[in-house]
Amino acid sequence: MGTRLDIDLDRSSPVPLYFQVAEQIAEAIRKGELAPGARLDNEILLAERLGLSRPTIRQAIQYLVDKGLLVRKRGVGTQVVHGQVKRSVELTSLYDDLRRAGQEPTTRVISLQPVGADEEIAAVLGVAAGTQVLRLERVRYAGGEPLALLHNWLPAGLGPLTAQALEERGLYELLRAAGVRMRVANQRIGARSAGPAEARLLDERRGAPLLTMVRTTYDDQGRAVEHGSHVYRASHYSLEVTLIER
Amino acid sequence: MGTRLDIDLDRSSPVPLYFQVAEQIAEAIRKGELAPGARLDNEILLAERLGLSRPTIRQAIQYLVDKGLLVRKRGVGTQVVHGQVKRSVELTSLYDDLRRAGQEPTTRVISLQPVGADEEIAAVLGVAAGTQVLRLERVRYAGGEPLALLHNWLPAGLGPLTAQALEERGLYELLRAAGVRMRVANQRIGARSAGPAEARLLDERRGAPLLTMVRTTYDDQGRAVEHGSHVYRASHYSLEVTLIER
DNA sequence: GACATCAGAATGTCCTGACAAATATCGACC
DNA sequence: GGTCGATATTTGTCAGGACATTCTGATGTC
Repeated sequence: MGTRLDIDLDRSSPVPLYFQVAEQIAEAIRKGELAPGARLDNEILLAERLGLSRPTIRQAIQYLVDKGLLVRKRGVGTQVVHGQVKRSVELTSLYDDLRRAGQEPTTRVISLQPVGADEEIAAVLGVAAGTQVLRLERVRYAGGEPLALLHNWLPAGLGPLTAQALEERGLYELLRAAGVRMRVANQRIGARSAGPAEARLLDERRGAPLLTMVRTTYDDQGRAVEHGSHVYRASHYSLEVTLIER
Repeated sequence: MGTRLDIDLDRSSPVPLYFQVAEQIAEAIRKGELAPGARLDNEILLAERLGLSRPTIRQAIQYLVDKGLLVRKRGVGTQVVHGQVKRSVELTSLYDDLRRAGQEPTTRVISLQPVGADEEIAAVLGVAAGTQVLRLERVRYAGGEPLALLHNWLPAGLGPLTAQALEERGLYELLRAAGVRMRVANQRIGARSAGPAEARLLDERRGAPLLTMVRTTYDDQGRAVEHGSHVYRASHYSLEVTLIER
């Protein structure tokens, strides 16, 4: 037996019935009339009381489930969710994200070679200037279209990174396979216009807007394991994030 | 007429039929058999071809809509989405960030007025089209320089928002003071070139790269409390985030 | 070329109905 | 008190149906 709900339906309203039900349940939750953990009447009882069909009630409930306000369980019932759970943000790579999004990412390695670290790269990787680090330049394609130009610098010795492996798998996947435990990354997101060389590589016009991301990734010992500077075609790429209040 | 899909159904499988349909459509999208923008067969045709009911087909499609793979429009049809990728970071406001960074943020309110919500704004704010919402246009300065042009839409009645208050405090600060408990926001980050009007307001040249952020913020009851469309001078602004491995 | 109208296409909403599956409860038995 | 089977409860899945609403394209008129 759930908490008694007062729900008014206006069948002359353009607002769909399922939505009216959902909004009034949400309002009852907001006002505390439905406390966290409280059970709602079962679907059939709710439908009868409101003079609606069960699919309509289920649609209203599903809407609130999607919003994170309700949780349902077969044989048990529908319940008001206990408060929001705090989450940390997730460190992923473009390659992982593209695959998860159902786009076929492919990669062309432009160059992969050891170089002496200049002052800036040495600072972010935590090595002495002049130290040999690995410099990587790639173009990332999605659905056959160039999407991003990726420059990465990595300390030497992290694993056998070859051009072929990098064309078949994402960088982070290879690092993980080599035992690197990436834990945290700092990233700066910005925008600028494309220069001639990168415009050519990305099949864009000069001056086209590019979304830029510069990132330094650290392992579980706090050591920098990768520094990346990526540019994305703004016409083909945007970043969607979910922000959470701490 | 949509793209031809090959879908095999196994009615002896414990996997629900709607789920089998959804997974095979997702697979076709991932393999490129359904390209971004491709139209699916209409619901009734799909149902007939697969020997399923329309509600079952609709449930499969809704599942993929929720996953961000498909988009539907009444009278038009169902289409494969141009894919997006997601990452999570902390919810803050530009004003908060600038103050924390020691730059003196100031704000000029260009306009603040109630307007009838168009279809798009109504959809993101969860209100009926035509409902009065508050539309806000501001320029944000940092260190005396224009930095960002901010458009915001808010449901009516969230609190006494005046132009003067908005020039003295950040929007999120005012909303919090009014008792709005912002918890989650979805944000899309992109880039484009400046048009003439915004170039003028931002003291930029036409065509200069702008960092764009479109955000919808929800309170602890899952209600949309703000929709913002912001553009930032890329020459003066970048976003820094910390990413964490799960 | 602009505008209005209309028909067709497709999704959105709501309804009735039935059976399956997961979980909780209850009573019998040891 | 613990175990087990039966039963009740509730959601999950699927089917069929109808009407409403939105959008698009074609057509006609000016």
